[in-house]
Amino acid sequence: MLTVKFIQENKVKVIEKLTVKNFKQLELIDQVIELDNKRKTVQSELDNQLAEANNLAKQIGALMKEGKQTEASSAKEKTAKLKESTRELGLHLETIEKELNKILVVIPNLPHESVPVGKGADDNQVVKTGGTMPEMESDAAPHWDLAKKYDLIDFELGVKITGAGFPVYKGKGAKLQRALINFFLDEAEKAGFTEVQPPILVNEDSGFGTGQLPDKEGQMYYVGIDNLYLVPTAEVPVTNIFRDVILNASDFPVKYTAYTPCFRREAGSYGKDVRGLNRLHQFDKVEIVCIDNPENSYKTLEIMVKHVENLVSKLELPYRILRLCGGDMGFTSSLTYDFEVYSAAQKKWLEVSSVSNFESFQANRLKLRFRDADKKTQLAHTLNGSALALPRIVAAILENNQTPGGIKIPKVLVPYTKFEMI
RNA sequence: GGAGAAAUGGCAGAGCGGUCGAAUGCGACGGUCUUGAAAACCGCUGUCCGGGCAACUGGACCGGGGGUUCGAAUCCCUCUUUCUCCGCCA
Repeated sequence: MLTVKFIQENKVKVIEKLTVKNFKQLELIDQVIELDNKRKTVQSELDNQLAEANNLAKQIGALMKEGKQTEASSAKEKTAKLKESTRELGLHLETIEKELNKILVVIPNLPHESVPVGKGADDNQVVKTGGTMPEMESDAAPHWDLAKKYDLIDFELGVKITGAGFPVYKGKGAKLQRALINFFLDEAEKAGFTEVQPPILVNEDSGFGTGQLPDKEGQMYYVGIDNLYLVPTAEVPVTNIFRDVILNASDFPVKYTAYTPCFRREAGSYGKDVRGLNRLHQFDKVEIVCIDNPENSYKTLEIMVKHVENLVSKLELPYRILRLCGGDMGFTSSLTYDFEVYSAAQKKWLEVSSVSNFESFQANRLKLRFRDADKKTQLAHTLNGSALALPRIVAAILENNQTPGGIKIPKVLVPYTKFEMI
């Protein structure tokens, strides 16, 4: 979330930037400022009274030692009154702070200067296109048919075991999953990312830290009996490694990578957009997470984008990179690049990665800070990206590489799959 | 799951209910010495919220929450976590 201080000092800019994100409740900004001013007034009154009470307590102690009982008990009476009023002030302060927090938590992050104005997906900017579009026969099969034909993925079986959106990968289909995960992790390691294996259930504090809570409560699977959430992305457990941490500037850049299954309820989706692997409740993803000095975070974002671009190029998939417009960006992001690969049989672009700089928005929630050159603490910047999410990559590989003789595995994956054709 | 013990600053570790934001040691940082380094010696060393240009100053924080008291790191309740023992177990 944004810091109150920043909102106080940059009110005009905040409102202007929130408009780019199509945020409508701009009156909240004035409410924040007003509540914060009220907070300061109440708190300094409370502090003064506490100071007085502390003083009196000290005096009483001294008087008792000297045996001046009557003077001590008259001081005690004063303290009793103070105690009552500090209790009230304390409660008042708490109410104000809660109210303030409730508002802060629903204000989205401000978009970076380069973010285009726009309402939705159509207003995103294509910043780069790469790879070669495959020449396909008009009767090219979509991946769900190919998956059936070659017995790679059994969607119906998943329905039987769990429900829609939980496919069962079989044989070479399962091996392809494993190959991709290992390929992505190895590439990340080569690029200097440290691999971690985090828990895939997280507590409420972690969900709050990266911004999934309270905003997207309904999109995560929730294990009520233990009050835990299944991770929608490795971003959550990995970034939360650094919750309540003060780093040194020399620790930057922090670069982590993790493979986890991801769980998303995605309530309300239907139709051909969700057919096959296009949208699942459980899927596999390798994530990269960076933490950096605010001075370098946009350079780091570019490096992460390059890394993802390298992956799709090596997989020989036609891709394009989009800069998301204000209206299509996530709640927590300042700047997001989406990667899409072209799926030849479906004849459409599929989103396979999203790389974002959150600036200090998550860090403020996480209390993730670092000591700068002056040894002052300040909020770090957090970034993350998918590198990559598997299902749509699999869809594109199957569709784009289909031949009469089977499906060709991209060269870079052969050492991992140990087979060249499906 | 059952029984017991514990939770203090970056770490280790002290702390008769007032003089404790907290001894001491280590570490880190700054300095003296040195060609350089080590050693030695000196100094400094938490976070957050206010006020002040600043020096400085008020408040809060000793796992979380609540209570007793004029006053709580210290006493009481509760939750969480860790350790030891027992049981179960991939």
